[in-house]
Amino acid sequence: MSTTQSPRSDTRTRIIAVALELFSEQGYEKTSLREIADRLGVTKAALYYHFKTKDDIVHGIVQTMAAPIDETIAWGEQQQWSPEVRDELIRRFAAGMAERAPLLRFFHENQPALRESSAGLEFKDRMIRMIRLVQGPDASFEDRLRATMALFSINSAFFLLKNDQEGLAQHLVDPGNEAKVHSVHEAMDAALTVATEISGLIKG
Amino acid sequence: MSTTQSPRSDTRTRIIAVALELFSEQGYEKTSLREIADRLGVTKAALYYHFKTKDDIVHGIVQTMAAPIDETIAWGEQQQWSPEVRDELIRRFAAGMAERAPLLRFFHENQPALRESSAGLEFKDRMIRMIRLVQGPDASFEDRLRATMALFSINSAFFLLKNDQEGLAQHLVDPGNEAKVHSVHEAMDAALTVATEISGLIKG
DNA sequence: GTCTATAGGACGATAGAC
DNA sequence: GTCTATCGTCCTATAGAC
Repeated sequence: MSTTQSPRSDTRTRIIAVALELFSEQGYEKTSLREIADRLGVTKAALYYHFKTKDDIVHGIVQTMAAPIDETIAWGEQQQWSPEVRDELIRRFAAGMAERAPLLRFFHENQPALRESSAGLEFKDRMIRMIRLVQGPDASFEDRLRATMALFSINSAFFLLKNDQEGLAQHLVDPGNEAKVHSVHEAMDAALTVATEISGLIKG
Repeated sequence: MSTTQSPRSDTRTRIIAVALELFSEQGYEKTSLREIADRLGVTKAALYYHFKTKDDIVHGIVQTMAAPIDETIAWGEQQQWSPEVRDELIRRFAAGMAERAPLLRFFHENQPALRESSAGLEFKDRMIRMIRLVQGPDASFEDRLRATMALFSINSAFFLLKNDQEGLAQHLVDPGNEAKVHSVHEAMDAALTVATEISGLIKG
């Protein structure tokens, strides 16, 4: 961030932040524009000044949040594939995602709402390109699946973390002595370990 | 199936089938009761004779579809954990899921809608128990993540299959020579291979 | 750039006849 | 067991004043 980004407006930025939070928590459909507006202390009509439709807010979220993934993809598409490049792709993806867990969660949990939206399709394209970069050329179906799981494990680590933090499913019998993790940093370290292991199975 | 199950009624069964299909395709929120009723050639009010609420339909779906998972969990909870038991759990889970891909897809894509519903919580409990059985006792956070990814890979294989069948993302440049797969059987074989590999990383 | 006011429609759910 | 009819609520989105 060497240049000062000029946010199109402060309110616009705040709308995106609040919308992402609420969409992630409760889902796209269950979050009404009234709720977003109330949280910001404005009215619904004000939202419509900044965004043409509800779906357009999603588009704004993707545009502002997905930039690091694009950079990783652009980098990867210039490399000759090798196991080292593959591991570096995973490392960069994980690093970019660490601060962007809400975006991942939002996409993970709102697939139906996003399937028809252009923003959703764009994001899906990004993920498919990332998977292709990781799997390498002439990949078998198994290798495609391994690449998918390697990237997904980044994502899943944050869900496990979140469950641990919320103390979810504490009512279940036999929790055993399983290790919980309590910081984003710990979760990301573990995620990177497992993701690299799984991607190491490619072309095995 | 040695005994003849008496379906509570044929219409009830048909409602569940259609609802599962539509919920999986378009999501829970975007599927209206009118749409389900129309597809069946009945009215909304008829649905309310069989199910108290829209959410109750989800409950019906889970009850009828999740039985094989319960059997696997019950079996697993009686075993002393070992790598062999772990692999057998994955094998049984995959076998049960092969015909039940729509259910997995439904849960994968409707997390927000299901978070507060009792049916959704019940299903989540099932998955947590499966993960705990696979990860074994005294699991590290990494092992928990590995177990999660092993089970998820079954699920993801069906998504890849579905994308291949739909010819999705064909517009993306550089499809390469990646291998596509065209039958559920092939996808399940691959899924089992990868899931076993990943679970083999546990306690590595 | 934000407001009030409201159009206009879809939805889940219920009442009561048959 | 299925119907018609409707209630009450909530929604996205727009028009127009300030």
